[in-house]
Amino acid sequence: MNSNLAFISNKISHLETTCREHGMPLTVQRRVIMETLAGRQDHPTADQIYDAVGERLPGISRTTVYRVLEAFVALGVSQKINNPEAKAHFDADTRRHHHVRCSGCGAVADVHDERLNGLQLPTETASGFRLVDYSINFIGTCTTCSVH
Amino acid sequence: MNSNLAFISNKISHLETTCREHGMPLTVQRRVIMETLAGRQDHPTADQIYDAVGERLPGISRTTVYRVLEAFVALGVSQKINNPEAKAHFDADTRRHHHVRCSGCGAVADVHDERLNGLQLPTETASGFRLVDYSINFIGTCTTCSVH
DNA sequence: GTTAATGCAAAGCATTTGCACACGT
DNA sequence: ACGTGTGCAAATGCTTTGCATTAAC
Repeated sequence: MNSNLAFISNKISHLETTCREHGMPLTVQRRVIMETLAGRQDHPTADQIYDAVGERLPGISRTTVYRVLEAFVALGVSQKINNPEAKAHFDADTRRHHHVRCSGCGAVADVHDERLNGLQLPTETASGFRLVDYSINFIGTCTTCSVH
Repeated sequence: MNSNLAFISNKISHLETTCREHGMPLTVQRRVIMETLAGRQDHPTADQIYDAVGERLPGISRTTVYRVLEAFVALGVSQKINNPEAKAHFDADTRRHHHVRCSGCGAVADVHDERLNGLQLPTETASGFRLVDYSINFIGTCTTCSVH
């Protein structure tokens, strides 16, 4: 997938810039973790990233993976995605987009649809919250689960 | 809040029916946990429910709270809500509605707006998921956090 | 009386912390 | 060289499991 390669190298450049701006060294670990996360569309957990990164950096520590992912979120170059499970899932794509979760197996995929951008939305709630951004969580059925 | 009392007793009746249908005894613990969860709008974690329930049922076990909440989800009388944290949050309201999370302090509130129901939505994604339902996660600022 | 739920203790995952050493700039 | 990041080991937090006891129907 060419567009994905472009996305990855884009994220890496962005990471270089951001690290420099914050006086943070761009370590091998950070680079590989970003490449790994940006190369996936399945919104992995920290441990899944750890497993995947381990193939390229056998000595890496789980602690580092957790710390780097948190750092990415703090820097705004990645995000944690909303999910009902008791573990964090990460996404290198920080642009507004949406997700489906399969009610059968829990698999998650992105949802892209023109109509979901520029929705007519409230800017304030009854409880006084100011609304800044949004993303939509769909519940659905993946191809595998809709077969049986 | 009268409407809230109505909501709670409604949830309890629903729970009675559902338990009967499934041959499950309606224990004191289940009743109190449902009353507690239905009486809150802050989408508590299992431990927060445990703390609250402990005031009415001092001997209750944390295990029971976890098991009962999972049972409620399986029965469809409660749901886990999507959130970026590494712990489960619960909601007794299973009707379609939406949430804001304060980017400052993490507080969550419900969002009700006519325009958010009956949105023009895709029914299928590029990846082949069939979309069945949705809820919107807003990011915003709560009254406390917008002050400073 | 049956059947299923609860409580306890212990185990199992997910995540974080403290500290010595190594690395990026 | 300096300052921050990494790895390790241990601690903490959240959730689940096995088993004997208790409660709901």
